[in-house]
Amino acid sequence: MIKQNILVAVDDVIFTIINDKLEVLLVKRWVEPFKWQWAIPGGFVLDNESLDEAAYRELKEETNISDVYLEQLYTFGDPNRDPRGHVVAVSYLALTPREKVSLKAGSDAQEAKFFPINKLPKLAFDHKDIIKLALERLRGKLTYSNIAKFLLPEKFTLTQLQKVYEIILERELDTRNFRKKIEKLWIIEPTWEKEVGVNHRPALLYKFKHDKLVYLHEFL
Amino acid sequence: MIKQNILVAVDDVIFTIINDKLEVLLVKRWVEPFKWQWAIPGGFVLDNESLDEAAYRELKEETNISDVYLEQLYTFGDPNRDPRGHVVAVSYLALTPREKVSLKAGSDAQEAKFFPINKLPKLAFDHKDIIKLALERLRGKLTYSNIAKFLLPEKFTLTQLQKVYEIILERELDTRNFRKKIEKLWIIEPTWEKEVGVNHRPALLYKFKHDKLVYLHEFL
DNA sequence: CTAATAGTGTCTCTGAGACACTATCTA
DNA sequence: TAGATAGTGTCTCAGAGACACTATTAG
Repeated sequence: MIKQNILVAVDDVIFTIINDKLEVLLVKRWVEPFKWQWAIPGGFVLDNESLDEAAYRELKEETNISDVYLEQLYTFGDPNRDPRGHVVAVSYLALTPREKVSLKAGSDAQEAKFFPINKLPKLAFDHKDIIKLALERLRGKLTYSNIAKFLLPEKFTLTQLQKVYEIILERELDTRNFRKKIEKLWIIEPTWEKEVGVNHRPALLYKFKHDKLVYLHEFL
Repeated sequence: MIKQNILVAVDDVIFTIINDKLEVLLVKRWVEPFKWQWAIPGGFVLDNESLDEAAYRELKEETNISDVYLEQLYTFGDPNRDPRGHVVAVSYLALTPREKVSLKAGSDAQEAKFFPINKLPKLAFDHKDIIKLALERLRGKLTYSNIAKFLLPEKFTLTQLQKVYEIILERELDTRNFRKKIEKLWIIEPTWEKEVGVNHRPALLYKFKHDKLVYLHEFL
């Protein structure tokens, strides 16, 4: 076998929606390089784990998570992207509803925080590019898959669903047209339960029909 | 720095159109594992080259190529995909027009051959999955980008262009509707030259307006 | 009954797809 | 002039988007 001087890492772009904003999880680095700068969570792949497993492990090291969607994004392999040497980084997009994620109180007191995607601090490595790519992927899939599912609680109102689309696409949508379209796509169904504890007409709660990611043209 | 027992390789799915069929380049392996089986071209990344460079280098080792489109596809990292050990493979999609590719007479007499994608032999590793993925990517991009450019010569007729779409999508298209659509997309322009040497009405030759890949919604 | 949000239908315009004939060139 | 392929227009139908009012609940 040949000898190679390259390391393999994974990096996770973890998105969630908090207070009507799309936010991404960043951790403050406490080792060189880029010490004290913010970065997306990540780390080296273990010898006998798959890339998906590594991405999931890194995610759990930063957050207590009960449910998450993970998808490989792109692999960055420029020999100069890490000053320590040649590190190939396999990036992942992770989505989770706000309710199902909480940050770990790190034993090493590592700081981790969600930042709105339009108020990011200076980032280590090429992590700014990675987040940009993740956002583009998410925007793209929003229109031809049920990916919004992974940012919402099990049961949700149509208004909540529409809001997810508006936040990510960064434009307002017409309520009537939005509902017509969603209905035809046939990806959600009513639970016949109603919202409780609101001081106005309560909305019907819906849920997604499919647990995993599905592409919409399979339905049409 | 940590110590890792993982190697990084690149694999190229090289598509071209030959005799109205989409074909992929395969090489016969002459070393273990999978000795004497067909595989897509690939190899280990060098310490100081980027992944794109490695993909391009592997491609040139098999073919004399004057022009090629290269795009990263997906990274496969299951620890068991290679019996020799943990090899992370970054796969690439490569497209080239038939005229611009010729196979090298390998000094080590390595056999390399184009196979129609629906008549593939048994393949080494997970290369069947990689080719499947490459084909899906190509099909997808066909409808929302000018990717067909990279399978055609500089100047081409509308019939040739339509044929590329029909071959890859595996269905016949209506000539009038196809032309209306292409015209509106505004991605090709007539050269005002005509086809020569045909025994029927010669067609106008067109060329793509853009040299690199462009996505269509940027135009609408 | 007021405040607040849920929920719904119609019209217009544009794009997709079905479909058949005339034009131009070579031999 | 025969053979072969290039090149073109219309109609219908479906989906997208603009747009405003009524329904239901809590307090």
